[in-house]
Amino acid sequence: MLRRMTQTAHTSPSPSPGKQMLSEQVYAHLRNAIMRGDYAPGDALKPQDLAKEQGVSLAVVREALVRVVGEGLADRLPNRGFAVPAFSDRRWQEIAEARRTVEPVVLRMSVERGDVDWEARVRAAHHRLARTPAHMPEEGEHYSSAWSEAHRLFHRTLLEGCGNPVLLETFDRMWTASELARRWSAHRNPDRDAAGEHRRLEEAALARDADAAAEVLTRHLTLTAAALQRPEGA
Amino acid sequence: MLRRMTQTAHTSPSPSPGKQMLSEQVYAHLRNAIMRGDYAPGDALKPQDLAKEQGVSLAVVREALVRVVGEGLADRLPNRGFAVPAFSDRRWQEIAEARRTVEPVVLRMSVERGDVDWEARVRAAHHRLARTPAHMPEEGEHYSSAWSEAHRLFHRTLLEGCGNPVLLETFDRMWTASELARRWSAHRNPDRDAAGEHRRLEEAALARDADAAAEVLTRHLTLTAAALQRPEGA
DNA sequence: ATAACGCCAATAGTCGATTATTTACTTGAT
DNA sequence: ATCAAGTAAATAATCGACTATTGGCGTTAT
Repeated sequence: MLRRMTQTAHTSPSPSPGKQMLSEQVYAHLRNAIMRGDYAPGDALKPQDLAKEQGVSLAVVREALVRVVGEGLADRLPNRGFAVPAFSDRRWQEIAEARRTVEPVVLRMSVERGDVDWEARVRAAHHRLARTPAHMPEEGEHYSSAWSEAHRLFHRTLLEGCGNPVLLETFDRMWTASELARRWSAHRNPDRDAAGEHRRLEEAALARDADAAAEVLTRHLTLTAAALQRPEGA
Repeated sequence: MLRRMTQTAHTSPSPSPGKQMLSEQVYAHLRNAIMRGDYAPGDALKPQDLAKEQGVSLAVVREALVRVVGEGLADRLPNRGFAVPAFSDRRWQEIAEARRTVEPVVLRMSVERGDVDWEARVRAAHHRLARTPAHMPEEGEHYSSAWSEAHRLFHRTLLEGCGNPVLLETFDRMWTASELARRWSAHRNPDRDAAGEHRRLEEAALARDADAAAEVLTRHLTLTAAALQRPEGA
């Protein structure tokens, strides 16, 4: 009998439901829910309820919550549990400024170092972004999740030429914070020509014009920040 | 019966053992232990043992470990537990490069924006750094913890003028990673005039010479990276 | 009406057991 | 003897119930 199946024998031909750790799944679920805007800012994230909803124990939920807090996607109030963070306009501007400060520099590095594979990926990412509809009728006033992901991937790919995982991780964190904040202060600006900006970004990058690329990105980020800023003060 | 002790009555004459959350203490302890180099890179961080050592339950230890992993101070291998990360030379260089990329830009911003209070804090931080001995006979070949902290605070204070918490948080993360990596690849370079570099940094900052400050910082970081890089390749 | 008292709900932390993997180790066939 | 299937011990992950604290809130005397 040659039943050689020292490892994954799994009668699982279908979507292996239990592959990774449970906490991982719960974490991912929670993360998505928050990013998707399922909760209102300030909402309490009760371990009890979440555990029941997901059919897992408290320990698992707590682990997921702790990770989420570490990522800045939730606040933790000592002895008062977890909650969805309430982003202020000020907070949003800080994040936007941080992006304006860091991303152009990384983009410059990326344009100078990126290889042919990188160029190809940039083209691919831009193509996908350009072909993805930004809004879906069913998804309310927000951007479609498909477009959001394509958008993120385009921006990330642009920077990936830098080849430095630490910088990319920094980008990831800022992007996440940025998207979360955007969710709650989104005043859509119709005058915005996002597609055009992205196209110019791709062009400058592929033309290996680091200065132009950085310049365009800075403007892009500035416009984004301005568009989302509350019309005026008090 | 007037047992009024709505709040901290504490018969605690001694070091109030329980003030904040337990997990917080355990987290801090673990963090320090790793940063201090109590464990060798690659060492397993067994929840069981840690729980026993600290006299707390598994749940608390796990929470602390998860947070530590989130900060990059430990690795998590699925089903194989937690472990102290083993930094490679490559990893170290990536961190160093990220710092060279981000910090000078932030410093420039800081120098342009910092107010008088910031100037005062920079002076104070530099003074403390300059007066703190870098090495303590008892603390082996490593820098004294007092100096390390003064060093961190000096660099951080320099950047605090930017007034952007997001950027400062980025600095914090990179600094932490940097220090951890340094711990394991530290070849002390005797030729290094760290004190002088710090002095020039302070001077440029207080002179409000953003270009010079950024320049000096870049050189400072480059030298640090070079000093810690393994002498040569294979 | 104000302030202290005390109840209530929810979170933080503790225990001990159960399941699932990993890793180490033993044993059997070639 | 060598390699590998097979078994056993070890550890991680998860669970569910229980205890201890904490902050909020309503109630009651002054």
